[in-house]
Amino acid sequence: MKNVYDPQEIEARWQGFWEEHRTFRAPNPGEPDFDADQPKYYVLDMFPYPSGAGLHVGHPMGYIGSDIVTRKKRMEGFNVLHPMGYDAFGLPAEQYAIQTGQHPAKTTEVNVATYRRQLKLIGLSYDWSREFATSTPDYYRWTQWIFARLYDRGLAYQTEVPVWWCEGLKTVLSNEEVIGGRSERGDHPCVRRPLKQWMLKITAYADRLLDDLGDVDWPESVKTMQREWIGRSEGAEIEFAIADHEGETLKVFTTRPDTLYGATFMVVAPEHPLVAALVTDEQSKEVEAYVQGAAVKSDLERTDLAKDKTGVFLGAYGLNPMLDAGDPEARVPIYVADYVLMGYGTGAIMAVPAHDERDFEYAQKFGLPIRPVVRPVDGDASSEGCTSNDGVSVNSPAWDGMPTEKAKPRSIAVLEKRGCGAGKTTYRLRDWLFSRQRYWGEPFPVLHHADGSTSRVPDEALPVELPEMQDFAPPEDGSPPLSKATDWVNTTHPSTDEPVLRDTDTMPGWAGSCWYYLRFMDAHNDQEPFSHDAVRYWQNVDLYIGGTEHAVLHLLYARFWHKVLYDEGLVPTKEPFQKLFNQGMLTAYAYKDPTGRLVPVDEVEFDGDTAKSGGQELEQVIAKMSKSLRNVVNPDEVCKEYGVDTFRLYEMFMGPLSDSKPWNPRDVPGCRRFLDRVWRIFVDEDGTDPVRPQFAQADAPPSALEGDTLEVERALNRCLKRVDDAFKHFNFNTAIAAFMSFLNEAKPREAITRDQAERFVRALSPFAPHVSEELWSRLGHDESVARAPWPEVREEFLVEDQFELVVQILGKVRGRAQASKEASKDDLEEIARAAVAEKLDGREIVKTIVVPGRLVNFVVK
RNA sequence: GGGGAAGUGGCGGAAUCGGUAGACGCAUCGGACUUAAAAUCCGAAGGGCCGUAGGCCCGUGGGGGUUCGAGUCCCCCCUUCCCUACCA
Repeated sequence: MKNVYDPQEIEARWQGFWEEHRTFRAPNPGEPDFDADQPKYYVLDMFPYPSGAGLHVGHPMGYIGSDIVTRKKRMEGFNVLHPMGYDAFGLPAEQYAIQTGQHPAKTTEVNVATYRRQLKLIGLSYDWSREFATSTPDYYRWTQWIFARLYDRGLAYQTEVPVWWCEGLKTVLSNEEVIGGRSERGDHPCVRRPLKQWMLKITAYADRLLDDLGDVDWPESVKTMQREWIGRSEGAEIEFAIADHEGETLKVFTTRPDTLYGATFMVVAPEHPLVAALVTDEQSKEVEAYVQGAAVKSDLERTDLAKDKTGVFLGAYGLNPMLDAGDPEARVPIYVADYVLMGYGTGAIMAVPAHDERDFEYAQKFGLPIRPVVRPVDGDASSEGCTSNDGVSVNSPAWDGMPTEKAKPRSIAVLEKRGCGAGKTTYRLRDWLFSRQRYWGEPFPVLHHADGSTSRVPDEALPVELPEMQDFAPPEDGSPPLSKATDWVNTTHPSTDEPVLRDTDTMPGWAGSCWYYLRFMDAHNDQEPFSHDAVRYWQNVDLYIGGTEHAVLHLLYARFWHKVLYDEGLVPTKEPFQKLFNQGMLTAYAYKDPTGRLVPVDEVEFDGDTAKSGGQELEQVIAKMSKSLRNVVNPDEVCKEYGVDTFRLYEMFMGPLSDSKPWNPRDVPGCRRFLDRVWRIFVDEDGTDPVRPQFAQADAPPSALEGDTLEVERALNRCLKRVDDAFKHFNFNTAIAAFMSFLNEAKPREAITRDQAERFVRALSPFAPHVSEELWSRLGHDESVARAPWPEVREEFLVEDQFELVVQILGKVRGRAQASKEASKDDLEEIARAAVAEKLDGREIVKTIVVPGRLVNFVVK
């Protein structure tokens, strides 16, 4: 038997073993080896988009963390579902395909193979039998099927909407994919255009998406982001009549109906339908130019930091419904300005410059009157400046003297009575723009009839497969690539044989990830998306691990679909992801020369601790891994040089899973040294026995432990306790530190018994599974350590009878003494006094604080 | 502008409750082994001061406060990172 620690050999062999024995397969209800008494636990990683670059060391951080949890849960007797797949539809594959002429199905396949190889290399204990990619017809058939459910419920509709059109990508993008007027992917400029698009009515679920956040165990920061994204705000809609336009009214939304008397002008968005009707001849030229400008050129400026308010007077006047039409104060000018957005509320506002910062700015710039109608609780209304704080209403006859929280409902009641307004809740959340004019996505299972009506493809005719196309580049006119597949587009209705046209849009990249966690429960079902039995057993995801970048979009979309499926009676739970954990970002070191230039890592020379380049000393800073800095680390190389187990340990040893932290290549060997030491404790590298003789025989029962072996037992239990604790907060760095400490403490090595060694290996196995399997097997076990029981902490060995008593004078440590855990407060004080006797000499003790088991503090004069 | 997270040695980080700051690891230095080196093993080490044993002072971004005692709690400020951006 080869006795030198050889990670390459051990790791390849055990990965082969796991594959051969299907060690990590999770049986489903109905399968022969399914045990209904075993509790379930579902640990899910946010599955990757398989890019051409493969994994870098940042990606597997969360995967390793979840794998450790998974492996421990398995050892604790849970039936653990831990699958992996690929989010394989999307823009980058298609862009790459267009550039290289390769079909995206082909490049996706190649990329998936790379990801699979790398994921397997890391020894992640997925149930690979459940693996799938969202771009295969077997999967997207059911994505289309779920879309059909949304369609049937009226939650999917087509409408002409002004959408972000990206000329560079030749597609529409959702609001979320456009940042500052440029595409998130590729950074191309975008413009707004009216186009017919598929929308999903996520707004119908706004309240439930908001309220049910109370039921999930998620980081507060993510919940907050979702709440703000949904952005529920309560207020009122108020109708303003328009002077000289009989019958025409302008409806506004406000959260401060109590400030209605302070409205001194109104503003409508440039896209507001009434702009054309209200503008006077005199103003028409200027208004037209402004509206044009807002639509075309100002995409950047409108969202830009340039908060300088612009706008144009329409020439028309609104009439404040609370004032007599003849009152000159009732007549308020109406402006068109781009700080009001068509997509929110009614696209029109009443402007109350005394109590709204934005209106105040506008009023200042255009010299409009400012009329305060709220005074601070303890002061007078100031005629200058602006405050949006609550206070007490003034100059508001119908609710004068009322505090803001009372004035709001009161004003709504008054408006309702007069028939010119009503309470109203609006949301920042918009309906979800769900179509893309692209090739590489799920086709919509929808047929267009000659009379302009639509129907959906019957369920039994799914999937609607993507047609094979050679040229899938978007046509110049902006029509979808699928429109070029004329044989595919022109078809007949499966039931009626009527000639119909297929819908030529495809679904956005988010679609496939909306329900993949459900498909994993029953990944190869060809009758339904997932069986009732499977989802009844697996329920939902117990632990979902991924990065914060999905805090809003993916998690909100998936929750939305889940709730629709809940309403369909297809899932038993209201929420898909019970506990969410965000791993931190992996950064890297970068080096700055004295001029502040970042120096690529391969140009840096290390002289001990100081980094240099061309004789200049460099400053070490933390930066993202990037190609340009050449500081991207590939897991393949790390695994090759040090071994997979070392790689896994280092990824976890860097710090808490939730923290962002820098990869330091110089720290990696420390983890390898630890594994070398573990190996040598078990195995005599110069010998030929599988393990050292002391581990080859059975031990005395733990109750008979004494001497050094007893000390080892204590150290082991301290270690196991700290390892258990690490799972509470996912700070596995402390677990690994505990293993290292145990090694430092367990001396002499000969005192370690076989039983202790076995428990150590079992505890180590989720972290360093390959070397643990090898040692476990060398200890004489035929079965994988993956199913061995998790070692329990034996509390009786955590109890220490002695401790080091700290003696303080005025809160500063002035001495130490050994004391018994049993000692009374008086005893401890006595011991402490003796320990610092000469320092207390001549000083008067005013007070003594005794903390049993810890310290004594003398307060002296 | 708004929201969130964080700031501890040369570096990554540790410190359930307010109770020995710096565990564990890296880098560094010293010793053992070796012809030598590597590897390994043992040991030192926050900073400053007092010739030493030992002791004293300072020290968790800065400044105040509460407390016998603060990395931890409260107030003010600074810095970094992430998210968000006229949502009426």
